[in-house]
Amino acid sequence: MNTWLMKIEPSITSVDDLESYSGQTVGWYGVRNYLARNYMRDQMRVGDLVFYYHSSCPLPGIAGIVRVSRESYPDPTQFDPESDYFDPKATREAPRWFQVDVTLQRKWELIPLSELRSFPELASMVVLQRGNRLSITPVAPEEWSFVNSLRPASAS
DNA sequence: GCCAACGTTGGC
DNA sequence: GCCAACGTTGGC
Repeated sequence: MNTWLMKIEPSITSVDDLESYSGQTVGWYGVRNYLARNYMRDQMRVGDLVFYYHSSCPLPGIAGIVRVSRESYPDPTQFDPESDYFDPKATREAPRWFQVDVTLQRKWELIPLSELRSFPELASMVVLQRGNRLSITPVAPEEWSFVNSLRPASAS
C-alpha cells in the first residue's frame, strides 16, 4: 500500500462536503498535470491512503484521510466541451486524463500547513518543499505515521 | 531540441 | 494582490 497527499480547494469539495456525499465518495476529476496523472494511473491502487489537503484557502492544511476506492479510469470532464477541464485533444479511444475515486476514511481537526512546517520530522515532505505545486504527491511511510500521531484516533 | 515568453499555482 | 516557482507553448 502506498500513501499520498492530494490537494483540493475546499470551496470545491471540503472535507465537510465529502462527509455529506452519498457513499462519502468523490471522483478526483480535473487533474491536468502529467506527473500527477501518472501517479493516479500507474501507482494508485484501491486501498491506498491519502491525506486530504485543503489548499488555496484561508487555512491550508490536512483535513483528514481518504482511501482510494476505485482505480484510475478516464476523467469524463476531458470529453465535455462545457467543462473547464475540456481537452480538445483527448478522445474516448485515446483518453489523456485519468482520475480515481476516493472515499472518506477519517475527518480530523485540520492540521495547518504552518504547523506541519514546524516539525523537523516532516522537513522532507514533498508538499512542504519550496515551490511545490503538484496537486498529488507521495508521502513516505515515516511521514505518514508522524502526521497520524498528531491526531490519535481516540481523540477524534 | 533549445529556450524565452507566458500562464498557473498557491502561500502569504 | 504579490510573487516565486515551475509547467507549457511555440518559434526557430
